[in-house]
Amino acid sequence: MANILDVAAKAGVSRSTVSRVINNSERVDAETRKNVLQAMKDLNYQPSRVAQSLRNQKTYLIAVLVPRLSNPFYARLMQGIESQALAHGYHIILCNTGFDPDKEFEYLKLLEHAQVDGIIITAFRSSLETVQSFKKFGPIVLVGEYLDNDLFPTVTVDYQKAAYAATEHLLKLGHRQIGLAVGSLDSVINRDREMGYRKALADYGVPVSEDWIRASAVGLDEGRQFLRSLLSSRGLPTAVFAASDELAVGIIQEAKKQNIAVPVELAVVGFDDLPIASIVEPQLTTIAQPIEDIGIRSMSLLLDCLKGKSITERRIILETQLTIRDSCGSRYEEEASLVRYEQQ
Amino acid sequence: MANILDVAAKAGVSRSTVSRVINNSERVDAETRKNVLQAMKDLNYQPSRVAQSLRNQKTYLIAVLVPRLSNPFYARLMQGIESQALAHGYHIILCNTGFDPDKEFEYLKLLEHAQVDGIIITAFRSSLETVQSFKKFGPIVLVGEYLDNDLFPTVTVDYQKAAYAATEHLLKLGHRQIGLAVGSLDSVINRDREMGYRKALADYGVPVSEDWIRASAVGLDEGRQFLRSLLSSRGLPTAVFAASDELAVGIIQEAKKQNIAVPVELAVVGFDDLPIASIVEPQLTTIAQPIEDIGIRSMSLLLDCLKGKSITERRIILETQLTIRDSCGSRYEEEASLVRYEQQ
DNA sequence: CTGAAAGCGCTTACAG
DNA sequence: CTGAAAGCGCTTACAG
Repeated sequence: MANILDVAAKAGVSRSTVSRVINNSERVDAETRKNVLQAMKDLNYQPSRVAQSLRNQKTYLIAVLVPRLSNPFYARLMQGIESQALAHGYHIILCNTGFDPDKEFEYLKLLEHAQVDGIIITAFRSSLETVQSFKKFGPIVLVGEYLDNDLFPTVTVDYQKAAYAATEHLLKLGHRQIGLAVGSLDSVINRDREMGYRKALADYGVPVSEDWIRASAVGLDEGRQFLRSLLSSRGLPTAVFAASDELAVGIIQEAKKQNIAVPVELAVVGFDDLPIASIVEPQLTTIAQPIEDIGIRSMSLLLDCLKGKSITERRIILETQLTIRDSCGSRYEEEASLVRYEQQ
Repeated sequence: MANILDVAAKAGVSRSTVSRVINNSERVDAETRKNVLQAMKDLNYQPSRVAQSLRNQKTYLIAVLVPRLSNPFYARLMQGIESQALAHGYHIILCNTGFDPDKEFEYLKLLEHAQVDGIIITAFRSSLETVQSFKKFGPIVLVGEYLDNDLFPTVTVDYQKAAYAATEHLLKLGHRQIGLAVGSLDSVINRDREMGYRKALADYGVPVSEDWIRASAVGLDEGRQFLRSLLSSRGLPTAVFAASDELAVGIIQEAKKQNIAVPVELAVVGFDDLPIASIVEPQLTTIAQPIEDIGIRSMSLLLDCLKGKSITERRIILETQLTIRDSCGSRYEEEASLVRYEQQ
């Protein structure tokens, strides 16, 4: 492979000049530049990224930590992140953590030892202190998992508001017994969903029943377990808000198995609007997140940090949308129950 | 960040010696080694990967080309690949090509310009010549998309055999009118599936009806289109073999919309055994591929190439499994129809 | 067993 | 506008 000296020789200049045209910086004579460019083309020369990395102390690499790529939410997020990185000459190192703090730590060390220029964290189980201790080594952007006091630039949605909307949807349909299946309350994004849920109930004057609230992981299996667990304790509410589509689908699957009719006996609202939401039967009413856009924006934010731009907006909040399908009853029933509610 | 000279100073030796203990090579005095190790620990020293890369002409980076990460098949494949890479000190650069030959070319150039040590390609639309022209820059492993004459080390499954098994399953259930929804026939893995399908029909003395065969992309939408297309031409067969679960689910969704009962009026077999296969209703009978294992094996194969091991097995073929669920009728019906068939 | 020196392929102040 | 030189942080023949 040709190197900078080969190009210099071919163009009859010094490596300094070649370097200048590579970085199209400073004043280089137009004629000289043309010659160098030609030589580069002739030799199919491309500057060595590795050498540039060593010299510039930049790798043009970004580590992206995801808990589980097989979760379609993270896969799509990655797509957004990757497309934006590519558009700006960066590449993505895939870091699948499996929610394992040790792995997270390993990957964070990529930043410490300058193997990447920055990190995007889409979920973490490590302590906040651990993550913070890496801030000094380079920019870290958080997705979803924002922290209360703007410690990191963050792209997220308003989980509380979204959860409120989901719960309110059920309330407006006349439901007064509403369960909550939510992810680990170690994480703000889940505590926020819980708050939105509680706030909606409070606003509608409906008492919260702690027996119908469960925090767990957010996969299909946990959805099934959720339903079984309710069944074996105080019995079922008439509706449930699940904090992920996978959770919601698990609940629906288990309901079918137990011969509980959805939505008639049990209404279900999900969260994310993944493809499975429109595959499951009945199709899932859910909160749509702008997943790819979240990815794109988080990468943009990181790029800004890398460029040393002053970040005016440290927390970017994107809009969600309640997407109504069939898992909470038909539009007609909704109106009917609204009437019932207003007549009370 | 501490560098090798800092460690050398602290341990009272030269950088050469430090380097030797880093690479735990050659004879270093036990006492000296201990001191150096201690100094490294004290300074939280870790050798610079970038500097090592430049010096060793190795990046410890692997590019993995996937067409579309949001397809759960590729997401899970990636997980397998990533876990194996991590276990061997390599990192993965995510290359989402969107089936775009230009992007594929861009990513292949990572190898040419030594930004990665090797490449795993899980699907490509570029010409074979294009891909081949990059072989001289470093090892390339193919997943699934094997080529006839062992041009690249490959990990795959026997698509023909699997398609034969799927089709035979339908034949044994008594079906004699069987459609085929398959991916682009530009790719061997799809031509193989088609061959398996034809072979099964031939072996059972059933004539092939070209009207019931369609090649397209393999997403949900194409599944829906497939059914509509059949409906608007010669009418429906009694069964269809779809070359991906997404295709199969699309077919089932469209069938529901058109009030065609699955499996009674139309039996469907899928391919991959993704999570959606057990979410759709009726649950999908499908061919299970050992996805994560394919990922792991392909990375191992690449690692072997990198180590200069002579590859004895250039094409690794993993087993698939027909997984029977509800989209082709019950076990009982299967036996009944078997009897019918044998009595003919 | 250990060290001095060269070199991997760049960039950039410094001089001219 | 252009070049010589130093240096990014390593590894490895070569000497001793």
